[in-house]
Amino acid sequence: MRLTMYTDYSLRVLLYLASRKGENVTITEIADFYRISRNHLVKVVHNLGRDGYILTSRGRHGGLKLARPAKEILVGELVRSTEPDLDLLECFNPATNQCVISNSCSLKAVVFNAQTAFLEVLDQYTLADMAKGSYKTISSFKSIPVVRN
Amino acid sequence: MRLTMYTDYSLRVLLYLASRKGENVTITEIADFYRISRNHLVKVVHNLGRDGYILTSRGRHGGLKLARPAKEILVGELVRSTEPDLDLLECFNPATNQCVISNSCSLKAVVFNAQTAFLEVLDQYTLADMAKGSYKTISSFKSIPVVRN
DNA sequence: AATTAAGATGTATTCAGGATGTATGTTTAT
DNA sequence: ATAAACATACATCCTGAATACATCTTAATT
Repeated sequence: MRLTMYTDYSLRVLLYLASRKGENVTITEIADFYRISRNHLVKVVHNLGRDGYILTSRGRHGGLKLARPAKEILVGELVRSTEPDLDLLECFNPATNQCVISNSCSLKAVVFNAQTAFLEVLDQYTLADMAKGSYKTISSFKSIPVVRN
Repeated sequence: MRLTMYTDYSLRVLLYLASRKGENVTITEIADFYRISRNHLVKVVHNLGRDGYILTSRGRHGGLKLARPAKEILVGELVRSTEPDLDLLECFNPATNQCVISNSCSLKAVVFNAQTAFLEVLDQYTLADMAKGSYKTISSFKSIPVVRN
């Protein structure tokens, strides 16, 4: 269970842009800063542009900037749009599911609930939150409800 | 972001055993039932035995059975023990982390909180729950707290 | 004792997908 | 024109999951 480097880099690009509000920043600058592959970042940036997170401009003095205010971008939203495969179990995808008991299996719903909880925690933080503060690690979510039929 | 087939199969084996309380069941029977690779299941079963979830017996009339009551086995506990890599982000593993900002980066804590929420939801269901009932999918966990410093 | 049915274990192979690189476009300020 | 930037399409490498195969050990049956 991992997020791809793609998602990781996407978040880092947005974090970097958030910390340099409004300024045009080049891919090279970001790649140098994080010491990661520029070639990889090129694609990350391309997709961030396509998905409306950043504005890109070509040519001299071109670069990237956030397309929306950092406080309006939710971490969960970004993860949902960049992570290529959120099918935690085979049975999540009806097109490829082979499990013979998936119709009557309650595991699917349980894992799906867990995934929902995961994303909803991420939805409670904005890019602006990330860019400024640090957060405590909380060890317990006792208030998460278990819903039985 | 996926769980491995390993974890998926592990859960299915335990579910199957739970539904046949006490009986000795062979790997072949389970593989045939789910129509999955027997060879793969062999290793899954081996690890489940090593980790104390099942009792295995060799020889004629050998097979598997649950080592503990189904109602004492938490789904989250199993996922934690079978999923080989729970490092959602590169920076989760200090040994391999390369991210230059991980010291001051709050993203790590946020994603970790989300993962904790994920596992804690799974911890609220036992194998016995799975084996009998079906559960509703819940779409909102508004009560998950955001903890700020 | 021999046989057979089961799991135990180690090794090998296949394959998909993530991570990365290369090359060539296209745009725009100077 | 030229240089500096992103756009885009392929190509390649590599890890690890998924699976197969072969051989061993154990234990019940005959």
